[in-house]
Amino acid sequence: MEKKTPSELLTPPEYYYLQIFKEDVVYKTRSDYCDIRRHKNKTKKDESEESSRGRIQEFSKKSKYRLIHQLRNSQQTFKQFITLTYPKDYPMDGAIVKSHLNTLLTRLRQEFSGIHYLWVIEAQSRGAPHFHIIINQAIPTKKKIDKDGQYFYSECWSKRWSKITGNEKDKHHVRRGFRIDPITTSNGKKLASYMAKYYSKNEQKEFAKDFINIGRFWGATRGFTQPIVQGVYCASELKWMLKLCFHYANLERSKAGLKRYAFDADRGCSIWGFRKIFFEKVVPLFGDRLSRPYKDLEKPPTLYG
DNA sequence: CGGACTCATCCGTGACATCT
DNA sequence: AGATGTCACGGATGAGTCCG
Repeated sequence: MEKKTPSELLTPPEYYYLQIFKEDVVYKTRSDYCDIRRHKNKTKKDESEESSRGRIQEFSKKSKYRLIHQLRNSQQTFKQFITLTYPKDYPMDGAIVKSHLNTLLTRLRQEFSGIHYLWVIEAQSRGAPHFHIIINQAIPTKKKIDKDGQYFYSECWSKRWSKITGNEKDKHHVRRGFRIDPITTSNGKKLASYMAKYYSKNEQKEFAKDFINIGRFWGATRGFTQPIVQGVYCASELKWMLKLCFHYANLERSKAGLKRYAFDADRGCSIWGFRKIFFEKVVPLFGDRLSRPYKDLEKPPTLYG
C-alpha cells in the first residue's frame, strides 16, 4: 500500500472558531465541539486515580505569550499600576500568598464595581514574592515625595494590605507595601511591551527552592480581553478568506523584515497585528460571510451550556 | 533519516465569581 | 469568610518543521 503524507492523514477541519481582537486575529480548527462538553458528564473524581498533570513550576514561554496577548488586545484603559510587597518576613507558600492576593482582589471588586485588573506574581532579588496589578479604575491617592522620588499613596488600601498579610504593626510595611503608580500610556501595545520587558529583566530572579505551591504566575478578570467578533464558521467558507489574510500579513511582514507566516488552513493560528488588514482588505470581500456564523453554533459553546 | 525545536490541542488544576 | 459554581491557564502530548 502507498504511504500517505501527513497532510493526507490529517482530517481537514469542518469548522473554524474565529476570534477578532483589538490587535490580533485568532482562529482555531475544530472537527466538532462534542469534546468540549465532555466535562459535564464526567464522573466524580476518583481519589486513588493519578493525574498526568504536573504542578506549575515556571513562567513558561507560552504563558508569557498569552499574557502579552491579553495586554495587547484588552479593550480596557489602564489607570494605575499597583505593586504589592511583603516585609522582611514573608510566607514561603504560594497558596498563602495567593490567598492574600485573593482577599485583596475581592475587596477591590467589591469597592469598585466594573473593575478589571490583571495581576502578575514575581520574585524579588531577595526571593520574596511580590505582585504587580494593573487596574482600569483609579484608587484615590495622595502624592508623596521621599528620597526615592515621588510616589502615590492610599492610606486606606495600604492598611488593608498590611492587615491581610498580618503586618499591620510594621510601620515601614504599611507605608511601602502597597505602592500605586499612575499609568500614563493608554496604548495596550506599549503596555504589553513594557510589561514583557519588565519581566525579562527580572526573570533570572527565581523563587527560592523551598518556596512551595507557586501556582499560576498571572491572572486577570473575566472580560479583561474580549474579542470584537467571534463565531463558528464552516471551514469551506472561510478557507479562502484566511488565505488572503495570510497573504496580506506576509506582505507586511516581508516589508518589516520579519519571518513570513506559513499558511496552513487546517491548523489553528494567531495572526498578530492584523486587525487593520482584516477590516480594510478582508471585510469588504468577505463581510457578508462573516456576518453569517455557522447557524447551529452562532455563539462559541460554553463548557456547561 | 533523526535529534532538536516549535506549536496547537486536550483537559485537570487553580483562579475568578457569586451566594450564603 | 467559606462553600460552591464556572471558567481558563498551562503541563503533557504529539504532530510538524528545521537543519545537518
